[in-house]
Amino acid sequence: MKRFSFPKSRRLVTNRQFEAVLARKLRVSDGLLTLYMAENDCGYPRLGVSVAKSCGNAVVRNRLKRLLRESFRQSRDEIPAGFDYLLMVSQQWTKKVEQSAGLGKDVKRLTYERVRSSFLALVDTAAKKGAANGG
RNA sequence: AGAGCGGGUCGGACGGUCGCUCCCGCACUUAUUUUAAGGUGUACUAAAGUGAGCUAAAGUUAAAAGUGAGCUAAAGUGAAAAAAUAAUCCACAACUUUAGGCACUUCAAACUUUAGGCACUUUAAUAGGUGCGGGUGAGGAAAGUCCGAGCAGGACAGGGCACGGUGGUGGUUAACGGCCACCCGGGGCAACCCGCGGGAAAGUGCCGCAGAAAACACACAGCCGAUGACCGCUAUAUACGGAACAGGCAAAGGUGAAAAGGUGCGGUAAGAGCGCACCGCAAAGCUGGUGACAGUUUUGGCAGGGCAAACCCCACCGCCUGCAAGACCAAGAAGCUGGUGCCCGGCCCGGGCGUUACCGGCGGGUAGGUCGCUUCCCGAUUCAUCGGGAGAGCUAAUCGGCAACGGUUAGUCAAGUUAAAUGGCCGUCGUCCCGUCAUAAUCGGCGGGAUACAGAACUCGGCUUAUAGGCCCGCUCUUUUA
Repeated sequence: MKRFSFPKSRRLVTNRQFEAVLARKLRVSDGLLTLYMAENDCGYPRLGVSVAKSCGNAVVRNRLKRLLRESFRQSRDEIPAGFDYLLMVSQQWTKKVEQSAGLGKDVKRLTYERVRSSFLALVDTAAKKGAANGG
């Protein structure tokens, strides 16, 4: 298995998988992203992405999803395996952007590095929180 | 050169690196398939048969000749085998044959065949995974889902009414509410643009505010008051004057989108198509045009408000639901109730299905996968292939047509996802704008900014809307130069 590949088996595909992650209720968020985590039996991490219609039109949503996927793909070595991750754009960010200016422009300025650092920080706090709850 | 009109077209490019979708090839790997075939094994099963030893009898002892008794059963031949006469068949020596008995010993041991089962295995097919290599991947609007088709289901998709849509004329097309050409009305000096552009003389309905009045004009304010009546003066009056009772009028005023054609002259008590001229209108005729319509002549003093995007009338068109259509597989479920006819669901005709199974309603359950689906079909095969046919497919050229469009020829086949691929990062360049440096000016150098609208979801033909910045073609007007 190559290091950065991201085949279909590494994604959450069915509705049940999504519901399972949500049911675990391990949720953290910052001003940009919202992350749900749940343990799985696969031995490798899996990702689901959910971007609501309120984030913008189809082009904007596609760009957001690609950024989220990309940050997961290139962070595989830095996050704990054996978890399902469900990434969303947080409502805070959507509201803030709507008020300030045009949504499209802000999405365009939103860089990959910003998303990735936010994602890693969230994973860190979520893992701690999960450990505290579990043990 | 400036201002403008119409149409077409592009909608960033290249490289590096890490990924994604689908397809093809190779390798490895996992699983499934025995209603894909073969092989091996098997004390797995079933059926059928053989079967040693034993007993008895007969026969032969090189072949030939010959013999085949007895008991029982079967087959063949034949009319008959309770006819072994002929023919046929079979057996006959380190024994053979035939027949029989038995269940003593061995004994579901051994062998053969058939059928099935199981296991292993080879090949094959299918599916998944991994790796390597190769190919492939958003738009002019993919959007809105507004029209028109294909396709699918409703048994068939038929007729009428209802309902809905369209609405100048003629073409074009698979079809259209699209497109083209023309007509009419309006706008612009012009290129050109705009128009839901049938019928208000079939009927019904509505017409706010303003205004006297919004539709049998029944006239607010007003004008006249010739004629008749009244009053005054006078002479008793038909003369003169007054008032405005009867009566006449619709010109001027104001309201409005709209108030019984417009302008001028005549005419009158005042007025009026009352008369005349020109314009407008209507009817009839003639000419031109496929037609919408246009031109023209004659006649009529003049029809009669607006709204049909109110109902309606006329002509033409239209069954309904939509790929979440629909088909198959898997999984799952709990029934209850109503009807005897039910269905084509707005209704009728007409038709179809069924006769104890169907159908309707409520409730419950599943909501995963494959196909549809991305050019399709057929054949060949050396397998990223080749050939043929079909497609309202796409792109050129050419011919016909004012054009939309059509014919012919050649080339070409171009994403196929489904929590939804077509991307992330970096570099170089392009285009436009701003600042600055330099220059007579342009070109140019440096720095900064911008690079739109927008993401396929069954497929086509249109329409509409969004769009940074370009490029090309044709045309109009004004100015200057030649």
